[in-house]
Amino acid sequence: MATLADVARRAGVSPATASRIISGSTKLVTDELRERVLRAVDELQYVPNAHAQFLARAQRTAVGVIVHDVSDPYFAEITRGLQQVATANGRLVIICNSYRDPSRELEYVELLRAQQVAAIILAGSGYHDPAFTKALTGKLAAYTRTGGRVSVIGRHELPGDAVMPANADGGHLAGVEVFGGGHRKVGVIAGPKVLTTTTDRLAGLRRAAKQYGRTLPPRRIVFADFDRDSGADATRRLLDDAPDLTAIVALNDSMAVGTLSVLRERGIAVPSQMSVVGFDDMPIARDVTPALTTVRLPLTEMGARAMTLALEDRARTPRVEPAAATLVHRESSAPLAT
Amino acid sequence: MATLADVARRAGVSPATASRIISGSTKLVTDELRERVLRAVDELQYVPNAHAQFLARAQRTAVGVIVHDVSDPYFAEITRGLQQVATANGRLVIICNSYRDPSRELEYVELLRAQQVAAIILAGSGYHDPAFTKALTGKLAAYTRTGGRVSVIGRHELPGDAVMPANADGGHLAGVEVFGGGHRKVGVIAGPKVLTTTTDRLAGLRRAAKQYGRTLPPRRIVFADFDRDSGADATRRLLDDAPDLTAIVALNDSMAVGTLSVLRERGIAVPSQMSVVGFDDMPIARDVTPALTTVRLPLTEMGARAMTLALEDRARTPRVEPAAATLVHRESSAPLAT
DNA sequence: ATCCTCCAGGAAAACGCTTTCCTCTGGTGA
DNA sequence: TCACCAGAGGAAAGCGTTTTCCTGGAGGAT
Repeated sequence: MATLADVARRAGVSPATASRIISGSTKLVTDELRERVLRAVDELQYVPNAHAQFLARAQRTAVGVIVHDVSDPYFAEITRGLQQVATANGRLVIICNSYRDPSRELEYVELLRAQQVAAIILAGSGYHDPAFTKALTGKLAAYTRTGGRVSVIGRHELPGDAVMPANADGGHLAGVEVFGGGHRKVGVIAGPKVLTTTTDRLAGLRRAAKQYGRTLPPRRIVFADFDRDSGADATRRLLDDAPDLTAIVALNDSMAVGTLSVLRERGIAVPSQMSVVGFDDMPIARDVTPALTTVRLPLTEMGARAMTLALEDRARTPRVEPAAATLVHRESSAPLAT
Repeated sequence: MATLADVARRAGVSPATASRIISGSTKLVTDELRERVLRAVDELQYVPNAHAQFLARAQRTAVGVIVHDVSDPYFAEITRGLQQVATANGRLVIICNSYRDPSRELEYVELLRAQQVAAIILAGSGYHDPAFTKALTGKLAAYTRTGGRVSVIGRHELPGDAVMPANADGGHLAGVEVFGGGHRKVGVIAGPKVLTTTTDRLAGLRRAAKQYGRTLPPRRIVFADFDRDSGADATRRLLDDAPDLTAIVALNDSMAVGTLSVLRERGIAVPSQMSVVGFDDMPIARDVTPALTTVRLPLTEMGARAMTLALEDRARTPRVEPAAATLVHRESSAPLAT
């Protein structure tokens, strides 16, 4: 690998001059030397060592992002928003997938600190796990203390600037759609119990039930892993235990898709025999049949706002920006036929 | 930010000793010093500067991957395979999205070289663009010359080790499905003309047509961007120009989904009035209605094999590993009713 | 002709770590 | 008692850049 010294030698100049020409310093250099150096760069196919550059400059320009899984459309959308703002500000983004493993999340905070990123953004659900939360908060505090910026998306357990999706309100909207439509026996396909996203959405759903004089008994709630196949399994269990349901709310769209596939396989018509409501409004929602009624979150915008918060100067007090949920009515849900 | 020197000072040892304890050298150190250093690390919340470590060690452990867009399921699957093998070998993976912009691809090769990665993997379609191909080949050659490893997925324009999806064979399989089913008027939703993936798949399709004594006239081929919405637009144009079609082959599943949505919107029944065949077998394929008949590529495995090639020692001659295509028959296609 | 100013270019320190090589101590064997 | 050896710990030399500070020469002003 050619180094700056090689280039300088070949061009017959000092490394200092070569560096100035290559990385565009403000210092003036004669055209003749400039040309000699650029020729040497070209001939040697020289590319500066990024790590050495990093060490020598005192900059701190990259931004780290920790998500559960980028290939999940939910996070893909958020990431798109994050990237847009980052790129507009000339920042490089390092993306880390925790695959919903808290310990891996802890490791990635260390890794990003080691990479000297200017900011760390955590996206995705929080965990009901005081020990872990404490450990994570500690690591983030240490980072913040040395000038690092932190912002989070949808994780109210953590301190710092935050963008908060209205998960409870969204749950309420889904609840209004089914209970308001006259459904009494409503099943729920929930996400993992330890995630705050699950409990928040569930809370909103419960509020709607109460408002319509209904309840959400435990036997009509099954917990799955927020993905299609576990959603399908959960749906089978739910239908076996409570065959008299007339509506199912899945707490994300992936699981709702699994629900639809099970209903199709059992010959249960949607929405005439069973209403189905999802959550997130992922792109697939409009392509399944029947198209999915779902609660929409402005994912891309949430990502953009979280990045903006992270790049702005630190405010005196942590800022919290809400992100509203809206119901997108499609064909998978209908009022209860009387 | 605390440095190694800070830790050493606080523990009352030399930086050398601190380094040995922290990064687990083989050299022996007394328990007492070890404990003092670890305590200091904890108190200062010290994390080693990764760039400095990189510079000091002569290692070369990270691997770079350039894809069109990770949030596209096609690349998400490939990336999963790449990651599996990389993680199993203790390698960090840096992922770069070119968003199908050749110049960005060039930039990323430089970036990855600057990051001193041990290998660069390019995944996705090649371009019919001699000038660009030459530039890219040149950059990769410079990298290879300094000990870098390169492997590609589905890019026969580039030299080096490669995993080659059977795009032409896959196109042929799709063709056999429709022409072999008796269809005569077959429309094609193709990808961008400049991509070799498009031309390869199209070539296979043509071969099948010829084999069954049919042709694929230009007016029955429309070009789109390999995404759902452009696929839908293309389908509308195709149907308007050639209303007598009985089958449509889309050269990837995203576009096939767009095709299905247009057919639904126009009240054309699938497969009784129109057969639809996709390509790639993305997860959505089984969740649309009717479930999509499609050509399957072993994406995850392709990723895993490309990473394996990249991590193995360089062979004397470039190795090319084929990846076979198979037809997955579902409900969106049927023989022509006579 | 002399002095000063200005500026292009180079020497060298610094960034934060790893690792080689060296020193010094304490223990062992004759 | 002396010589030797082993092993723990430290000094210092890098790794490849950037950047500060300095040098020397050209040109202008007096």
